[in-house]
Amino acid sequence: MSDERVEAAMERVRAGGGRATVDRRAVLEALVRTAHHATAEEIAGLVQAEHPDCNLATVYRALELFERLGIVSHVHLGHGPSQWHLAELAHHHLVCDSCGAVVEVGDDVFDPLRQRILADTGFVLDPHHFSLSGQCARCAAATPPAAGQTPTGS
Amino acid sequence: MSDERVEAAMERVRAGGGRATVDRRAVLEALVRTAHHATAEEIAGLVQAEHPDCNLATVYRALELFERLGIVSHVHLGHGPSQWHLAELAHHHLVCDSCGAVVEVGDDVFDPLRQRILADTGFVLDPHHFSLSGQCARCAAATPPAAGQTPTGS
DNA sequence: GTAATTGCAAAGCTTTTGCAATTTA
DNA sequence: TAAATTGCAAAAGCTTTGCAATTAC
Repeated sequence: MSDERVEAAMERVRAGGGRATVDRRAVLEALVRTAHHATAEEIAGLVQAEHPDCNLATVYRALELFERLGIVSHVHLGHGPSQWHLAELAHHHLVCDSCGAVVEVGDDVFDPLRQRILADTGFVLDPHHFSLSGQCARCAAATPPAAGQTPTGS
Repeated sequence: MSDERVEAAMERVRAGGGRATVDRRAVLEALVRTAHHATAEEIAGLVQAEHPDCNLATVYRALELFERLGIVSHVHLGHGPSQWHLAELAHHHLVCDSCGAVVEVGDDVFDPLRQRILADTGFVLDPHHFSLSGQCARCAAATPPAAGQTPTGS
């Protein structure tokens, strides 16, 4: 069940003066097992399967700590709760305004935009924190050229 | 104080079976005067300067209606409340993770990304709904190459 | 032993909603 | 007048926080 990444992370927690607790380890293990993004509530559910009395507040506190240490990150995919994932698993999300579908794209797709924005404004883009909106191929095909759909994920 | 855009919008409200009320007109006028984005609470403040008993819930309901009609839109700039603006004033926001500064960029900056994503995935990008994160020129210069700042707007 | 962490319950903040009273067309 | 809109107050959804009890080191 354990993982060298979990051990390394706990080591970083200790190095920062924190303690390697059962709950913290379990939160990280849940994220490793998931291998994708999950909400705090989903993570709590996974953790509670093995540690029934781990509290949701504890999960939030653990995630906040791990984020400070650069071990996990959160993203906003739409209007719901934040999604959490291991920092090393960062990627970009395209969320369809019409059906809510999530398309994942690699980091390199952003290179031209990154360079253009850096040149124009000096801003160093690292746009993992929010998703990009639009319409997925399916919905774009279904919707005539005009605007005025019934957004789902907006 | 009034504006032809406001009249046109009220006409669209009526055309949709809705009523052109004092409050709705005032919400739109506030947005026209602001000429930028504002939170629902800020808009309510502006409206209440002239109509002291216009309720915040009414502002939310008016904004929701206008958004359905394509007259206004909202954006998420960070973790705070949504920002509302006239749809015609859409632009993109780069929000600095370190200091919270907001840099605005035009739509055309996205063209290469848009084309690339369309070609790769068929997804039609219209990324106005969320801001892009990163570091502004100032903070990027201040921060050595490494990671691990003290995020403000994340 | 002592400082860090946790559980619980309560509160915070933004947004939505039910319903009776009011207003628009 | 009839249907739409509003104010108010309450609730919903996500996240944070205070504090006493517990746990890691």
